[in-house]
Amino acid sequence: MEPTCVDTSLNLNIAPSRNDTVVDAVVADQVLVEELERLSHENKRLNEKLNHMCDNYVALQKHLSQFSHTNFENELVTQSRKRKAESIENCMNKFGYAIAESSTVTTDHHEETTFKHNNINSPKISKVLVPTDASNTSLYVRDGYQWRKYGQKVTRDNPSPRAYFKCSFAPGCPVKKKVQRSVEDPSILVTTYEGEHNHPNHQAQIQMSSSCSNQSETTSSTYLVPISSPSPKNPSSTLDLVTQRKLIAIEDAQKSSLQQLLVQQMATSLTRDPNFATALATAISGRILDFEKR
DNA sequence: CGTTTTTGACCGGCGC
DNA sequence: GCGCCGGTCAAAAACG
Repeated sequence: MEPTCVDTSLNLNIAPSRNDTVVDAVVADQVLVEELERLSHENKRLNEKLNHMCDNYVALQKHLSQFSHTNFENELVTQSRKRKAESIENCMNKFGYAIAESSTVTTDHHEETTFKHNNINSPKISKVLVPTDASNTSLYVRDGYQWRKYGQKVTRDNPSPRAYFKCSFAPGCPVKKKVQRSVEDPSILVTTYEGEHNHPNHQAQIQMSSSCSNQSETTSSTYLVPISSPSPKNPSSTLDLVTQRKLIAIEDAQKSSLQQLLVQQMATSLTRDPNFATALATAISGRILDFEKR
């Protein structure tokens, strides 16, 4: 990104005068110009550094999302195996162990290859934990999209019902979501999204445009973390929640840095726009004239 | 009256 | 082949 440089050529090169104070002013002006140029170079250098860091950050973010996706895919792959070993798992859970979940936060080369194999032509699946009031029995999660409920089932591994939703915002949108209260922490709604929307998030866009600083509501509906502290009885759950919190922290950092980049870009484009400069100059001169008239 | 929700029925995959 | 289970369908009910 280009640095936002302020034009220092303010037509201050007043013709040499016999008056010494004018000469002093010109010298001081030159010193100031030099200082500004130095700062401008420093700004440019820092911007380059920042860009480099941003690039690295984006690359890391990519790796992280791929890593998370890998873990979740593996969880799905092992579901059939989980059923088979369910009796053992139930037994283990009584003693505070979790088999399948613990495997979701570890990875090795075998798992990566499994993911690559299973990822071919598979729809995009993401899992989101949404904190709600445990006493609230509704399975509705506000995420900016419009959903139509088409089914509800009580599954074997969880006494609370699972609700099935289809995206009804756009006709033909293939995205589905499943919402079910977590068996470990009833205050958390586990939302599973399948597929990708073929339309923008209208509600989120409205919220974005109305307020850039108040992101919590918009983003929280997309990737929320549970507010309640994880149960010490479930180490696997603790690990999951910690991972989720880390993801949120990274995402927030990304958003704030993105915002800064956007602001910088806007400032750059505005200062480069001759029309804007003219309009600004006109406005300022108008103000000055108004002030002088009083 | 159109849209959304509810809920029982149905279907297909999987394990035995 | 049978039963179990998760996912989906579709008719009826509810809602605005």
